[in-house]
Amino acid sequence: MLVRFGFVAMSVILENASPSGTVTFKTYQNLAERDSEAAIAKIRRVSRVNLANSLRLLNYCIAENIKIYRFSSKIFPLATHPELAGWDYINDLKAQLIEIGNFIKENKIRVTFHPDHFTLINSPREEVFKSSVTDLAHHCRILNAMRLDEHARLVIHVGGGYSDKEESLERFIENWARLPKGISKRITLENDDKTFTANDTLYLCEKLQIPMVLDIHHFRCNHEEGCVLEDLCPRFFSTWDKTGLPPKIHVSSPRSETDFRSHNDYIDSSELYSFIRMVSNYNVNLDVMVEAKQKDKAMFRLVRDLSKLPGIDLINNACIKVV
DNA sequence: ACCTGTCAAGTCTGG
DNA sequence: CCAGACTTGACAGGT
Repeated sequence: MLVRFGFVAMSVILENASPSGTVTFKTYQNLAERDSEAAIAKIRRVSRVNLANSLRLLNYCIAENIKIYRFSSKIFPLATHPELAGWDYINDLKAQLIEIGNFIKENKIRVTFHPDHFTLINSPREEVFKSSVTDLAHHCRILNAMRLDEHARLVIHVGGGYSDKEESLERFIENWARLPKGISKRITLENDDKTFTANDTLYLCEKLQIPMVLDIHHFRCNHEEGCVLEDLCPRFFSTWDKTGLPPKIHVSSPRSETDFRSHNDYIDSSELYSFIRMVSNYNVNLDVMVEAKQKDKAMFRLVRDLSKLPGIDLINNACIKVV
């Protein structure tokens, strides 16, 4: 079994390479009051830098044997803001997007986006659902412009509980049917740490044929009494059967006992180690997204720590083999 | 050079 | 019922 590792959006090692430069709405408005051209120009400039840095990060990934990467969702500042509806950011920066897409394809990098927690497919409020679709479409449009097929995915959560979990799960199913096919084919669903457990998420994934991203820290924070990971794994794996992609998990470690849900700087390898040992007889490969404050540095350390444990061979900086 | 408050977005909680 | 927490990196504006 091969286990590959990746990190989220930014590097703490590569300097001055943020892919998330921002222009706040307030800044935009202040500029636009005097000169609307200059305001758009600023957003365009920041977007260009964010794309250039994203490509730098991808180059760095390849230099370090990293094949898994999550893009920043903030590449295009204010892209989905109603005030900027007229800006065709995709066409504007097409050449850069194609260049990035080519690099990803040449180097077979598995890329994702993780639209943030304002994207809620199961919201009972129609305007929230609509803006969620806009946001999902925005992320898909970027991947389409990079000419990437549906191996490039979006990771989202089920959504809010709205004081009735069962009803909210069913509303997810209703609203799922309203998503354009071009969007739904890219989506993967992740269990969350407060409301929808891995079991809930699997219910939707199996019913709607959505690949599931298993977050093992979220599982620890939020699971049904008596529910063990071991029992869920075969179901989790089979959600990936038809995708041609290895199953994907997220790992993180709690900040502290009292602040359990927050991410720590680094990852404690022991939880992942037992998970890997547990699934090593399933004859699957695994892709692991490291979610830690120390980003790529935490990822390298985790791989190094794991490689010292029994039954683990180090392949390179970002890949181990379980024997 | 460094520190602090603020930022597009939604939901949940605690007062 | 409403204000603040949640979470996050980056920036604006202050010292």
